[in-house]
Amino acid sequence: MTNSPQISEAEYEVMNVVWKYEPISTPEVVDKLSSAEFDWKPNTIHTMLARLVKKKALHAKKNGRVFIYTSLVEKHDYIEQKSKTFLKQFFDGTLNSMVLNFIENDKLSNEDISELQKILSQREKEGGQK
Amino acid sequence: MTNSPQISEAEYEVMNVVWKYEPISTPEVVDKLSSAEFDWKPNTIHTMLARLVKKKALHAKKNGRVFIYTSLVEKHDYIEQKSKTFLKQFFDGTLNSMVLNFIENDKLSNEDISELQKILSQREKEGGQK
DNA sequence: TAATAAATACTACAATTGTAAAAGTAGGAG
DNA sequence: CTCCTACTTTTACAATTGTAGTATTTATTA
Repeated sequence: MTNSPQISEAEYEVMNVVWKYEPISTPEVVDKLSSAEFDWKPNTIHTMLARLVKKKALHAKKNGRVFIYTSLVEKHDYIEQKSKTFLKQFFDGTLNSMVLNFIENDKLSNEDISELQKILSQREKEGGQK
Repeated sequence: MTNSPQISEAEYEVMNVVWKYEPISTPEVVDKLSSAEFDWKPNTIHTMLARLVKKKALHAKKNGRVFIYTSLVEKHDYIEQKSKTFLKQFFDGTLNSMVLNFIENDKLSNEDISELQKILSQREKEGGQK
């Protein structure tokens, strides 16, 4: 029940870089994001890093003259929390409702469906319980 | 490809009332929301209705001295759009990734799983293609 | 050691959102 | 016909977000 802080959409992109490369310095983060599909000025990224630190989503430690960031929330936990919120808002809180909705609205191809069936039966063999 | 306007979380609750009871007047909306789990002042609801009209999520037509609202976006379309955005942000854009993630993290009970399997095989019989 | 370049820190600002108070208006009650 | 009440319209205001500019500090180089 790690209660993650709110992370905005743009901040989430920054988090993704940290999650992938941590520990990582400010210049490196700027670098990764600049070479990625984003088109943010370095200052914009600095602001987001600072906000994430303030929100305690990241930890910053000074090393020489640069900051080194490490994450304080796990990607996994964060996505889980977001998923829960999303499902609650739109699908009665259950993944099954969502799947059903997709099926009913023909949003899944036959391949998607057989893949899903494979995934499900796979897991059945292995066990694991919520 | 109805390109729905942005609707905030609180606004979405108002939309839900309209979707359910439309055509519906301001006082009725206030009434439904007050008797529901929400604790909003009438003025707050008025503000949200006005914003939804400005965003063109609702249409308002004056009838005597009250407004009667009807929706301009379909719930269905809206949820579809939100789902797409959500999946894109967190699960590579596919529902299958999401299901896989839930399975891997043991977020589904055995009942959930067999229900899902039922849903899938059901649809298989009926056909329908994306 | 002094200048420069790179980082950090501080400030800004409009849009959206949640939350509502205050002011204006018109229809129904008396 | 006038007043009150219920609606509508206008205004407010802080927090968050996207987006950055400006100012300050500091390590490195000349």
